[in-house]
Amino acid sequence: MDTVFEIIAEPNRRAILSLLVSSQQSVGEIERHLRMPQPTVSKHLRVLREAGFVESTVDAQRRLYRLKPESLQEVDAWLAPFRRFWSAHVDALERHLDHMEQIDQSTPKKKKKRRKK
Amino acid sequence: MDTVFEIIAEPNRRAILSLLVSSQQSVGEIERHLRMPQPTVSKHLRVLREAGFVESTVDAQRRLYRLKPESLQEVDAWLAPFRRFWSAHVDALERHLDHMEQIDQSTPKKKKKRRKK
DNA sequence: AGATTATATATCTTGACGAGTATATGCGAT
DNA sequence: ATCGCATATACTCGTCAAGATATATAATCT
Repeated sequence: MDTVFEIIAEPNRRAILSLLVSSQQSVGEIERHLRMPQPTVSKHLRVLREAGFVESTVDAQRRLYRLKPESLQEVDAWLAPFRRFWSAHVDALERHLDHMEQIDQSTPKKKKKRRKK
Repeated sequence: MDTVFEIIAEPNRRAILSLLVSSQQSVGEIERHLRMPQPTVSKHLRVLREAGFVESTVDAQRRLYRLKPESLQEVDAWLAPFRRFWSAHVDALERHLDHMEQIDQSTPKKKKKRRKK
């Protein structure tokens, strides 16, 4: 788990990050909003914190977590060359965007069926 | 492996994608450029192809692989809210850097007060 | 002090994924 | 048809990460 890409590969962590965009939240608030068990939240928060995605401050017994932009900017930077690439393919792109209006990470989308033995 | 984020979590796959930004490549060319065994290349290409990141055309015994922009655009779209966040918080971010409380175990940059046992 | 709330961590299990190796398939040339 | 090249797939194995459960730490309140 040593790259930012591995960090955001986990759906629960992406959900936490998305939740924190609006405002900082305590662990309990995250737990209730995302309906995941508290140890799960804490574990993911630890990963996010150690990877620099979030930071926390102490408020009595609570910990308030908030976003830190740097790490996600790393992802953004990696995307840059591809943005140049696909701006040359705008037409194909727009067709695709019409096709996937309501895709977000909370709705598990079915891709190819891979057969496991 | 059903989200684009899981696909690009793998370093070799990101390398393949980055290589394909410049131009399309055959499997053998990818194999030589990135110095990875051929089954590895083929396996990752399969994942990328099924996830819609690349497409291939047949050229005699070769397969030429090229980028398809749509899937990476999905990542780009997910980042959008965060871009708004960090452009809105540039100065607030600097304040936080001075404020740096008790964030441990990530990057020790300055002195921090420690109240652990 | 004990009780309650809030969060962190430890341990275990399970499943998935990537590496490596071997083998199969496909195509062109001789 | 056979050889050789290019690519795909099958299989085994090790590793690692996520979930669940239990417990620990810390702060607040009575």
